[in-house]
Amino acid sequence: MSGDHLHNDSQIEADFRLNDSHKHKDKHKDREHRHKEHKKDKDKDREKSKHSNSEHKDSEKKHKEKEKTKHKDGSSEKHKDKHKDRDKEKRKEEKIRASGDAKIKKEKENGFSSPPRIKDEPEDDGYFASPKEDIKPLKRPRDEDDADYKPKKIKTEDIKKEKKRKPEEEEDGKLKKPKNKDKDKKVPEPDNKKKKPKKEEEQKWKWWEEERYPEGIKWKFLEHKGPVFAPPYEPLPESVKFYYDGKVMKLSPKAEEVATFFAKMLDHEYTTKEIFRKNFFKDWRKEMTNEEKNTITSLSKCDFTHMNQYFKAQSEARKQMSKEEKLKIKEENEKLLKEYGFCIMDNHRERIANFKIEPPGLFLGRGNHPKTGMLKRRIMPEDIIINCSKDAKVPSPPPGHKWKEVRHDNKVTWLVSWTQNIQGSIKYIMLNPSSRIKGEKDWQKYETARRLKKCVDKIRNQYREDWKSKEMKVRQRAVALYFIDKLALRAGNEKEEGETADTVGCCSLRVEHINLHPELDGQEHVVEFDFPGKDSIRYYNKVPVERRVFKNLQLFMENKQPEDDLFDRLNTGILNKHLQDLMEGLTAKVFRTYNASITLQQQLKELTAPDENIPAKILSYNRANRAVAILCNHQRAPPKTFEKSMMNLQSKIDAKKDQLADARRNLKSAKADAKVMKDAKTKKVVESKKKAVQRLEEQLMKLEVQATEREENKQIALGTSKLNYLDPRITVAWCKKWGVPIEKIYNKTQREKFAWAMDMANEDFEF
DNA sequence: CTCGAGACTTGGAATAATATTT
DNA sequence: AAATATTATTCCAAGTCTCGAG
Repeated sequence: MSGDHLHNDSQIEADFRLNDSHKHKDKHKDREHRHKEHKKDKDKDREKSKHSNSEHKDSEKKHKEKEKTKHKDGSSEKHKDKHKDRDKEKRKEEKIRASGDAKIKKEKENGFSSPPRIKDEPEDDGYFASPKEDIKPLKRPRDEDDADYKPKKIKTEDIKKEKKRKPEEEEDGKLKKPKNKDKDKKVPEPDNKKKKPKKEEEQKWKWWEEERYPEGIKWKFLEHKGPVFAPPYEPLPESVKFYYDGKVMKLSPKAEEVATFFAKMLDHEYTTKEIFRKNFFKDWRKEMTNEEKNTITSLSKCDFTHMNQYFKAQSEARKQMSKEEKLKIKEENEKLLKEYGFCIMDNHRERIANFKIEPPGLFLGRGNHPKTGMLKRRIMPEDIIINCSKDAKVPSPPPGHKWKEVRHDNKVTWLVSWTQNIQGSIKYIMLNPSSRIKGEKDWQKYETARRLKKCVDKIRNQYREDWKSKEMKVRQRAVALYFIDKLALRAGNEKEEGETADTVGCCSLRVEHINLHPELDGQEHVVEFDFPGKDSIRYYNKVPVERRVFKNLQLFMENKQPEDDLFDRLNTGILNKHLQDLMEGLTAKVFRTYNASITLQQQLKELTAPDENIPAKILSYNRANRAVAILCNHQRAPPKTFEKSMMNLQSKIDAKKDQLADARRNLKSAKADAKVMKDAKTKKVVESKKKAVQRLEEQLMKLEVQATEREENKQIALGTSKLNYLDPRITVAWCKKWGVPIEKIYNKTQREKFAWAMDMANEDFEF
């Protein structure tokens, strides 16, 4: 396959990514409910009228009905259910709508439509070595000889002295120089800094300049205070009543506690859902006394409204608290944080992400989850596994209790774990993203993505070849990989049926999730995707694909039922194994990271106008960010107050415009005066009027930018990509290059998380 | 292989804190 | 100073991927 070909292709991709997919979301509003019908009734036109937002609910119901009937004829019981489920996803899908075409056009004008070129960089100048990844054993552990150091000391000074990783050393992992770099002993200093490492120093710790541990070892010393448990249940005051079948009923403490979970959410949509109610009621009954069980037999006869009002009043009261009271609470929280919110890991005091144990409550599964509404029981010390180093002080369990287990496993990063009762999954307490242990991993993730950049062309050629393979498995693998690469789809592990909502990713796509259009809207070989992805967020997209892909899809779909797997010979294990062979450390999700980051870099290059001012630059950045969010399908529900706040902003803009007009008039008359008078004083007046006009212009422009931005962001969530997919060094480099203060892009938390990137990237960093 | 347990990343919503307006 | 709007932080569900046993 020629390079040419490749290039063309990537143009197509780009178009699609940056415009089309977005467009879809909008169009999709008109169509979203239709797709299921397609199958029934394929050419049932597409000119169906638009649903306005408010109509949505209704149409949703209708569709649910249709769905049911549709499945009566044909699919199995099991699937009928599934489909129903999927239909309910529409709640989520409603998110995807509106926000008109204006947005798109704008983006186009701004160059969104131009293709992200897949450049074949000779080499990325890698400023820094990738963290471990490519070279496990070569790197020397932090110090073999300090294995026995006394843990408690907190190193400060000497840490800083450690030599930087040198650039040369970086690029090529394999050749990396052997161990022995640290002459400076890492042996802890005497006790000096023991208990309280100086804040500033601690914050400045540059772990990225230190050696990493060998593969597998996560730390040598770990000490912490254990978790903070949820406060015990406080029974309701006597005055708060629960009614059953119209009559007051006093609940036993246990039953009452569970009842309050439900009562608190009365306004929430959850409590109207069938499964939620069913699951809740079943679990609630388990907590009841026998008498209660006998009496309370129907949830619909339960009246929680009084309880609900009580809680509302409580939260109202909390808001109304005096300053002192609020301050007191704040101080208490800080104290708790100080005591439990940090651990000591290898000489450094590090922030813990979630030191509080999840309180009991109702399980709020997303999409339509078969277990939603079930009771998440209270976690007790006896459920808790503590992990710390052997030589650390083991945290003490609350009086009268003991831990389930204390272990000393330095192959893992967690401090505390317990098993959650809903799906039996394990929950963990781990460190904050600003910690070394998370940061290193994050850095490594981006380095893997950068390595992919170097061989992505090869891989693309490879999968193109594989489309022609004689082996079905290979073809499926190649087509799936094409989707993952081109559309940034998730891998799509298989899930246990009945345990979770029915959602899919690439490998788990079913025939019913795509529609093939030999020709659509003037384009050839269009694949229409429509499926519930992670968190039951709808993925809807129409993509022109290469002919061979199209033919392959037709082949894969032959003789299959809608509910059959599209890639029946493939799963994520097979795919990832193959990827591993193509490049060490390569897995499906690396493509998402890679495509996200490379898109940001390209978009920034295209959208940033050198002579624009800072707000305009920031707008460009956000647009680039948004392109990525669209690619990754990161959507959000439009904020509840969206319309209102938009109007407010508009009126501000109008007001500003008036002001500006006034100022301009003033300026004009001042100028006129100056012409006549010609004295210094009037000239001065002119100057000051000019300034005023300028200032107002700037303010106006700022507001307008804000408005544009908000509109464009209506249902797009930027956070996830910013936090998890975009190599922060790209952003840092961009900020440095254009003199945009990093604070404009990253807030405090983000700056902490990306401290490594801020320190190491300069303006010519290339992803 | 396949399967399940385990560990860790990714995800949007809820909630709290802060800024801005009235 | 209260009310409201906006932003930051917390929360915890839901993914990905690895590993070890059969």
